Amino acid sequence: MKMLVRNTAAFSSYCNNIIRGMHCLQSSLVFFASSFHSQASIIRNTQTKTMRDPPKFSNVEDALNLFNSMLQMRPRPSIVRFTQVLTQLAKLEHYSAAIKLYTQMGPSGIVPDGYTLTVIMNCFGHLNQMGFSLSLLGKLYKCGFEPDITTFTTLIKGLLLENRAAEAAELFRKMMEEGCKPDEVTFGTLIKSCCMKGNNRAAIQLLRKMEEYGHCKPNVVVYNTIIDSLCKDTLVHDALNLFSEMISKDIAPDVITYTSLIHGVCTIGQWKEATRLLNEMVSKHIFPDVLTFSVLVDTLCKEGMVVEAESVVEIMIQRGIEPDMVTHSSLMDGYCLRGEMNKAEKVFDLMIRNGSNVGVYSYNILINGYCKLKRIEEANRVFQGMSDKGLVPNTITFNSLMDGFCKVGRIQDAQKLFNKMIACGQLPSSQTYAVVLDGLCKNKQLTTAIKLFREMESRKLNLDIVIYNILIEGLYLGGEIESARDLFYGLSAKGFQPDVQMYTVMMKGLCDGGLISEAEKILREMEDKDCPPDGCTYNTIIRGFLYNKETSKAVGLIQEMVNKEFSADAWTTELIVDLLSKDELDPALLPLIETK
DNA sequence: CTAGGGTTAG
Repeated sequence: MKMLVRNTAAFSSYCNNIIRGMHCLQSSLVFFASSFHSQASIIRNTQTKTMRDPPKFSNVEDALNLFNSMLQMRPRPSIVRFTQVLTQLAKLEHYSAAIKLYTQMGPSGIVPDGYTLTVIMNCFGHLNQMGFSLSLLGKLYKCGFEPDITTFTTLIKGLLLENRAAEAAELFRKMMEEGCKPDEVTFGTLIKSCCMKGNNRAAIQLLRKMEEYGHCKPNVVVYNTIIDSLCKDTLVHDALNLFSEMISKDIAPDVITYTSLIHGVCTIGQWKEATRLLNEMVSKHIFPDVLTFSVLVDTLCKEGMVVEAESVVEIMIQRGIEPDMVTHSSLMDGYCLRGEMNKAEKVFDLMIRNGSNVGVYSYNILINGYCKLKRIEEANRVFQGMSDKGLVPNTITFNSLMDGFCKVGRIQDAQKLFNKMIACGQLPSSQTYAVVLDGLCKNKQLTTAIKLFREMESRKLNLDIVIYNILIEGLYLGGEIESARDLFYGLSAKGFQPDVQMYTVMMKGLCDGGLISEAEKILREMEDKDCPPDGCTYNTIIRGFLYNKETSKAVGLIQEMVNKEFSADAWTTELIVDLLSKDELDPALLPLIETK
């Protein structure tokens, strides 16, 4: 018992350290609030010079109105003005609207130039409609223009976005043939594409290529792209190395570099490092902006520190940085995670009252919040509210809601939603199938689950390892040990390599079925297959052995687990303490389960 | 006047 108390004490001290670290991060934010007040005036100064610049608008309607009034003007404004409107629309990501206006230009007698065509190619690219984009290249030639490096880069980006790497390479070759040399942006585009595919190595290789190529040098954007990608893959250490590298090469980091790094260190819980980076950026007169602050708000919220997050929002307002939809959505999610749905709703109402964009994202957070609390009726109410607002629920909306219905055992309602989702034209993702399959398995509808699985197989859907994990767990749950084993052993023939989770599910199932030696065999197989067991695996198999009275084997594994610096979780510890109290276990075991 | 980098939900 004493050990348990000590465990708890160690855990609590660990938590306190985290919270202290977070407070440290937050208090240095309070410090920023009082020390830097110059930024708002800087922003205002940069905005005054733009009299002849393209008119700015923040919504499609304004753009359409402006465009139409330009059509009425006599004489007509130059093509440059029209292109500027299209550019703005593209920047606001209203690609379809830009394309629509473009199609109105011809009939109105406005002749697009090479710039116009490039903007529209970019729009088609973002909409994954490269067919149209490439046909505009034909039109560009026909009109007597020459594609330049921007045109080529735009097209290459679009092709890569559609995973048409071979054609992108072909175009690159053609570009070189025509004497167009890739520049920083071209490299940046290629590097970004590598990062999006999760290939950081290739991205870094391209960075090195860029250095030896000599025509252009790596700049802050390419470094930012790779640093951010590394951070997202929690390779924060590598990211920080690249960061040092760019500084040693006199490439000045900017607010984006720091935001990525701060996000990276926050996701691995290094609050002190986050604080250090924040201090460092401010000392270089690089000030956190709305995205940086949103990262901090989100981090605090995910740690359950919503009150502190609220005060960060106060700080940003004081500094003249308006929290946006993302900031507020993070806050809402923070309240949801704590089950404080009233407060989440309050933020939501505030957003609506302030007239800020309340989007599908915000609704999804609220729906997910209610679903996780199994308050499915309220989730449904929010869901209904979406269509009243004219918002179209997306795949994530449906997945959350279906999962919610499954979790309260209303599998039929989940299936109805699945049909509705298809009817609404929303494509089910692999996660959608995972939700439904899991719901069926957990609700003891194994036959239907298997039917769905067969359907997925026959429809040649991309079955990922997660689906197999769910089904194997479901088969064990339904007592179909043989089928679970068959499925598992047949996986490699299907080209799947089991992951840690699947091995763990297998061991749990085998132990539950009393197949101890097979579970042990699979544990050893993990090492050979280069998929080493994690803490969860050890805890699972140790509990399995203990339940099966395989005490000596369990003890051996506890020793092995501790040697690998994993520790017993609460459940395993409880079981061990229970067995000790019944004198079914050697007390010599105790020091092993004590956390360091 | 055209192209590239950072934040939120399942």
